Amino acid sequence: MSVRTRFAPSPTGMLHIGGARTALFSYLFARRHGGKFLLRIEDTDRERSTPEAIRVILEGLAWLGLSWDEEPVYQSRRAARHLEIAERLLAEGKAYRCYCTKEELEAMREEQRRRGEKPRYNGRCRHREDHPEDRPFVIRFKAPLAGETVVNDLVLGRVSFANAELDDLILVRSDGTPTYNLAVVVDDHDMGITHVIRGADHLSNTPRQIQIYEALGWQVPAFAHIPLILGPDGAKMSKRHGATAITEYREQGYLPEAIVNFLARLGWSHGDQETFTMEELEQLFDLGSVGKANARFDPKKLDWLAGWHMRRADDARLAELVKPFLARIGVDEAALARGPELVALMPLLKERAKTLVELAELAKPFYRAPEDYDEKAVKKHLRGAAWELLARFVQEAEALKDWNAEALHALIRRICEEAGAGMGKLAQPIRILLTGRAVSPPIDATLALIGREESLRRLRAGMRRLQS
RNA sequence: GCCCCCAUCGUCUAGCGGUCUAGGACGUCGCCCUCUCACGGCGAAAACAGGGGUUCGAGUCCCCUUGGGGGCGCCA
Repeated sequence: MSVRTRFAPSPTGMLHIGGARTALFSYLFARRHGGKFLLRIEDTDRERSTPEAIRVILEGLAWLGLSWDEEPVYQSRRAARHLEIAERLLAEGKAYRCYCTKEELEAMREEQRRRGEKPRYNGRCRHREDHPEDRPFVIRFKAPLAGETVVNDLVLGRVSFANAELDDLILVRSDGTPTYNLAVVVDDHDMGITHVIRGADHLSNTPRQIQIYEALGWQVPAFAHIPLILGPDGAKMSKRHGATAITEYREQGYLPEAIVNFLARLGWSHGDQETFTMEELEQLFDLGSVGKANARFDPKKLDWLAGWHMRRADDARLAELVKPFLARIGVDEAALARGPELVALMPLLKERAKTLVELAELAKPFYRAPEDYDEKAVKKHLRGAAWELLARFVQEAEALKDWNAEALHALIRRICEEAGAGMGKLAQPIRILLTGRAVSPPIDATLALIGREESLRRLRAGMRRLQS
């Protein structure tokens, strides 16, 4: 039987970093085995589900490159089928009507907690014979009372639960709507899901779901519960830890392949290999190499991976991707048209950037003259002999035959040698006047790309402004 | 409180009884390269949570303790 996995987010918020990884693992497992990766939107929480959240989740998955097969299934549209199954269970005596009120249940739980027990339904209505017509009821699953239910987890191994620990869970609410545990089982079955890959926070639901499968006589899928992602401090990921939504990383200019690589290595490993492309992951991923322990989110490692993928990214693609980020900082299409080809800058800049935001910052000086100058840099480099060297440079550069990196490099070197100074004595002043900062690609390349006219104009303007 | 899961450098991890004087990567700290920043190269510090077993032999198997995490809804 061919593999079918699914990602089943509830659209009550954003696509969380943890959800993204669950989706990634499900996707990779399906691809690796030549199977299908499906989507199911669990939008049965009538109040909290929003179309906006659905859009954001689908967009996030697409951005990461997690393409799904077949049309997404909307759980809310399948209520009739869920209810049909509940009725079947009822008819077969595997479920029953429970007339207990929420207040009664709360009191029951309170009492159990007080006695140090695990709060759970005590089965009061289990053997009830009467069916009061006028009272609201829920449908409960008649769970086995003795024995144990075993989960043979692909990541965790054998996990067993005493059936006595599991109570009769609600399948259908008093308002007639199906609950999660019923819906997942029915949907996973109907969708032909062979492998349920989800966060370890679902582990305790699993024995109950297995019991439902068994009551229905359905094939139980394989389960794989993957460890959770914790914040850098070991606590549950929250806004306090910075970005938790996948969209925030896109906003910050991270390349999707960097996020994918990072997420994949959080919990999964392949020997000593750290860097992976999506193609490699689709070849190599397996559940057996997924660790059991929770992992902490390490932003430093993400940044390193981001730089690694940036350096290897295609120049033309980067040039396109960086445009919106340039626009944000005042470099529009018109400005781009006046400067060098964006794509020509990429080999120089991508070496120095981890994100598209940084890439845009680095590109900006090639299209706009500095508005101000880094104060510390000015104090450090623009003093004493710098002005004389600059003056000589401007003078000679004006007459330079070929305005290219090689010629400029030779000129700067000559001037410095003649003055008995290191190249930095001239390169840094030029850099600051050209870009406003002490950091840029090699000075000869920077000058060459900015061009003779604009370079000289900036140098003169800077000298006028700062040489007091 | 009860149930379940987990436990190797600060972090992600390799390790699937002997090849471990515990390997890699990020980060950190040196040094080199160098016109700046990066990249790159070299090197260093840094871990098997604790205690019992099993075994000729335990990071690797079992138990306990401790610590972390998850769950205990008419949420998903």
